[in-house]
Amino acid sequence: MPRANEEVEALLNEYADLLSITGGDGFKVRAYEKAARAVAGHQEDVSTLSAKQLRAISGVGSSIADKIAEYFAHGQVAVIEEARTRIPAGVRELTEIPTLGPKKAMLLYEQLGIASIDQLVDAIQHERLHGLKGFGPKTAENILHGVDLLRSSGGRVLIDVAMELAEDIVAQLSTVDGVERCAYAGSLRRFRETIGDVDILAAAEDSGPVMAAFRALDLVAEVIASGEKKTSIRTAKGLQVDLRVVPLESWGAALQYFTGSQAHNIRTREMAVHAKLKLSEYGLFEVDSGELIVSRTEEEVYQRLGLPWIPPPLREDRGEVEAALRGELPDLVEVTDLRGDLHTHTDLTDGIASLEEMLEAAATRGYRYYAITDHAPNLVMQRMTDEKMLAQRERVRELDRAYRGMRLLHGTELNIDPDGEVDWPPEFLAGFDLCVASVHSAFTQSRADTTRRLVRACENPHVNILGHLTGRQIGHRAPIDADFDEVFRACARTGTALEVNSFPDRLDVRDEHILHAKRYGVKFSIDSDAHSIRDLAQIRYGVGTAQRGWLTADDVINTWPLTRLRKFLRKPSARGA
DNA sequence: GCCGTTTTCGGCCCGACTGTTTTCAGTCG
Repeated sequence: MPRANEEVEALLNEYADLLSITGGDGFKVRAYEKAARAVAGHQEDVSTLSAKQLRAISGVGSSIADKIAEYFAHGQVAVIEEARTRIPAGVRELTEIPTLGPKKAMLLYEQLGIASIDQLVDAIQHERLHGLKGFGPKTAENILHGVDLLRSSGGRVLIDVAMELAEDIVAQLSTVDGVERCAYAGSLRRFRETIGDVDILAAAEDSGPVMAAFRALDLVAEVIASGEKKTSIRTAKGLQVDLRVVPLESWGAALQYFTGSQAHNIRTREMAVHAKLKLSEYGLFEVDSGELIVSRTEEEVYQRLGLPWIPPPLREDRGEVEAALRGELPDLVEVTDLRGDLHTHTDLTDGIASLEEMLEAAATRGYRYYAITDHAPNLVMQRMTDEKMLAQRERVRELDRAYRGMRLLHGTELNIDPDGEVDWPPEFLAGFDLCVASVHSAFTQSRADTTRRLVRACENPHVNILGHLTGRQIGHRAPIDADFDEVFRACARTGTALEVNSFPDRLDVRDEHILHAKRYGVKFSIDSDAHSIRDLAQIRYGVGTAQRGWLTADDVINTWPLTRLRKFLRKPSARGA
């Protein structure tokens, strides 16, 4: 997303928070939140748009358009500055505490002058909340607990952690008597890169036994809430898991509802309202008669709203409803479309499995081709040499004759140095079937230098794929700063594919970059970057990320037949050389 | 504050659970 759009998104969300804290009209609050989402999802840089062009964005009217224009003209917005002076930043911070929302935060500030989490904790410990309306002993306890959670975890976990937990829970609950269906939903089903809590849905006539089984799971550290229809628990690692139980007749509507996103659900429910229907997790109902229309499958629910079934990774209110109405939903790439993996390692460098072991595991996955791409010598710690690389190539050629049905490609993962140069001279690079090139150091260069560095790598006639473009490690290392539009244009111009790296702490490039790059005509390679046999299976997270970026099989070079792939790997700039 | 094959005014998605309540507000998703 353009940086300006990100700034405006944050500004509008902040103002929405400030309005809700001051008790402003809830619909007005939602209008600002909706506008924030609309700006974030808008492809053009909003700082370059006139007020009239801004108003053309759905959800942005004249008032918000004027505020955005004011922001870019003066660096601030008067009414937002004014709201900031009335509500200290610490009061907004209070609403980050679970169970403490805008109303309670404002009451604490008005009655007791509390304007930070520290002050709130201090007030509770000194029993200064006594007699404050709505703050009984249980509320105080919940707030302290919420502060602990906030300080310890920050909340979200990587997708593989959540996925393994969810699959374990679904497997266990599926065996409970009376459970007719069980599945995970929520952001996990949409393949978001990090997960705040896990949503599990079960279908059963009597919810009692499955709720009891859920509370009794070994992984439960704390039961947060438990009722007839919904139970929430927290695991020892601090991850919240919600279980909802519905009758089987409601399965489709419930799955649609609990998959979200919230913004997508608002869109679908609005469509229902316009059709004189009411959509809830229990089904699609006729408003006048209250009669149930459909709810058994998601397909039925969407169909009755006049839509085709929308794949979960698209359900972010990023234009999927409009595309569905036009009949232009993309036919998303699937794991089964992949014919091979183009970025993998062995124990010749930092992998932990041998070449033979990795190939055996790859063949089991049914791949038609497979590339070995160990590190090149400039990552000195990997101790690569020309001789070792050539010996590996010879071994790969031998094994290639032995494997029926899976062709082996010999490649390497080059290191893009701060100037955009890579490890070997052109003559040596020409001997590889393909080259991935990635940034492994100097992550804090200036934006201009980084951009030049990446464009230069694209222009190298032997570089076929840019590996983990931004270098980010979720929760640990920030992405490099570059003019990515410039890089995407260079990728498209030079025939360099952009990697979707499937490692759960990378997922690099991410969904928003994919959406942008695709518009420039960039092609992608979904790779495992496997360093072990187990890592090969992580490719499903890369595929999920690619789906969130609206990619079809045709956008992804490792779904192509080998002949088409080989043609792509011979870059225009290398032909005839 | 936004928006319009019902509308330029009057709507705006819907339900579960908790805590502090004598019937419901606040929070969450």
